[in-house]
Amino acid sequence: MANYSIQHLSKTYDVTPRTIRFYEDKGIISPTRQGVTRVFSERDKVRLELALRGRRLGFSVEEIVEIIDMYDPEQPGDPQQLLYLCQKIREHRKLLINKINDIAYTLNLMDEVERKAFENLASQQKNAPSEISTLN
Amino acid sequence: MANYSIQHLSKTYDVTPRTIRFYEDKGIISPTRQGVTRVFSERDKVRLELALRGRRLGFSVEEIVEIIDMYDPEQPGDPQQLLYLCQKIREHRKLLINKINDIAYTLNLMDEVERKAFENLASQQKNAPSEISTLN
DNA sequence: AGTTAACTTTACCTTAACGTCAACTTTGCG
DNA sequence: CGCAAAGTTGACGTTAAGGTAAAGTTAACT
Repeated sequence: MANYSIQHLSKTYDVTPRTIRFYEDKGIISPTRQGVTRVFSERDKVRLELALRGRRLGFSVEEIVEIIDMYDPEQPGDPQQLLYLCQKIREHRKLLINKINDIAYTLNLMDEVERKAFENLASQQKNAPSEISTLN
Repeated sequence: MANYSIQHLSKTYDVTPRTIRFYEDKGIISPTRQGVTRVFSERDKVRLELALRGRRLGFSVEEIVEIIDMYDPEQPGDPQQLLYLCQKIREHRKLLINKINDIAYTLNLMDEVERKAFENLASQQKNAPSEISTLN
């Protein structure tokens, strides 16, 4: 089982050690210690990845903790818990799909703005074939 | 041209008046005044929508301001500016596409977790056909 | 005219998510 | 051994994004 140093993870994911320690404090990762130095397991690495993904999507650390804990391989077999899990998944899925819609909308807007800019440029190109584009 | 009150916008988009005033302070919207009371134009409304979309996607107000100002219909015809605009659009598009990837990854993970949960439930259903599911 | 409700400004408060700094240990190495 | 580099804890600082409370103004009703 591969182990990782704080520096390694820090560089790999381009975050500061402080952020990693902060996430440990919040319970997202739980590195073991060699003496006093943190040692990160594969599981820690995966959970850090998940956390950063959540961060990029605009979730708070609190939400991230909830989500990650749910998706942990060590699920409790309790049917009550499993149903709750499925419920939560449906909620989160909705949130994510809403985000996709927001993104789609924004991408369309971008395309439109870009197209207009090109049109604008093209028409200007016509009117000023030389470098001198200012009339009068 | 329709005008809107702060209350109307507040209720329509489910944000507090404070947030709307805050966004005005940041230059996202610029309502006119009737006496001292804010009056919001269609343009303000659209820009507020854009801002909230950006917020849902995890952008900071600073980033939102930059983005919204770019997409404003009143583009400067200056070719220099237009090229800069297209450059910026490409950057933002990349960001958004990265977010889509993050979402896709997460949705896949969710599907997998859900599937496992169902399997888990199904197997338990087999072992305990009656309400008494605890053995011994 | 009086008062109630909505709106305003000003100003300070709060919370999340780290940054930064100081004061240690610990560890590798020349 | 000596010391520099990397790691640690603890504590306080900072910034963004609003919340909240006080004190005043305006509009609308009765």
